[in-house]
Amino acid sequence: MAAKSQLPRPTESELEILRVLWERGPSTVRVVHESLDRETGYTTVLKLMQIMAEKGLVDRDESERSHVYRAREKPEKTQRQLVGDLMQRAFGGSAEQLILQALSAKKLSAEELKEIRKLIDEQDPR
Amino acid sequence: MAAKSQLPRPTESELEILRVLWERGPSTVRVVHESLDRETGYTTVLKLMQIMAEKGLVDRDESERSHVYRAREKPEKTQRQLVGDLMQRAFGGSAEQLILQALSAKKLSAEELKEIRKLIDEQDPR
DNA sequence: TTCAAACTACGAAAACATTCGTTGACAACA
DNA sequence: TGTTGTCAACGAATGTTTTCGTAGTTTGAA
Repeated sequence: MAAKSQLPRPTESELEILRVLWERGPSTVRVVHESLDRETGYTTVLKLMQIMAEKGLVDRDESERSHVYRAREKPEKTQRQLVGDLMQRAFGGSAEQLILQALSAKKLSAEELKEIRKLIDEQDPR
Repeated sequence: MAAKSQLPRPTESELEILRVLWERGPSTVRVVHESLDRETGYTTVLKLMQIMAEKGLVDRDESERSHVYRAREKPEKTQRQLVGDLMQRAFGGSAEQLILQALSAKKLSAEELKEIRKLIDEQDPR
């Protein structure tokens, strides 16, 4: 049995589409098009989604006249891929440095910081 | 006086070059070319660095025959920009979610986790 | 002085990503 | 049965990024 091959990293536009599919669930091109903030033509979105289907980023259900697309991977997996990729490319693989810059890129509430502490404690239950 | 305009986000290849400049300090094209892992032609690297100079990502000292390039921004600033950008595009602006996926993308040592706890405590000195 | 090596500059090709016009199929309905 | 609206397919144009060949300049060594 072939090893599960890693899907390609989605491009910027593809990620926007994936975010809609994650949020709304399996959707037609029309729905995705209407959900995007960006003002872009319908056929543009259609074309992108066709390409995404070729790449395996989405699955397409053609049983209805309006094809229904759904994201192949869960958001967590793709997000992990993207973060891991940036960690490698911009931080030489250092999660610590990446997190440091994430913390300084955005001011967090005490509540959020508490949540993050919890995440860390889960990793390392002293 | 004009507001300090934000430099464009470096592309993938540009980031590789910036990483060399950050590590080795101001350098000639030759040095950067030799420091890159990638097997790519000398003129390719030259061209990229010329483009980066046009964009303002690097400064160029032409006083010597071999021009010397140096990164315009400190690594921290560019890294913060990149992380902030990904946070927006992939996590809808949630630092918490980004950090969660960063933690799961890479297994960290107890020592590293301790460092991260310290970072968080600095943000929120309970 | 001549030659080779080490450079920059430049243009164009190649590769990748995004955008959209046009066509043709089907379906709803007047 | 037209006519209109909705859809997929497709090709082509445009834009961006990466790659490299070629030409011309400077430098230093023979």
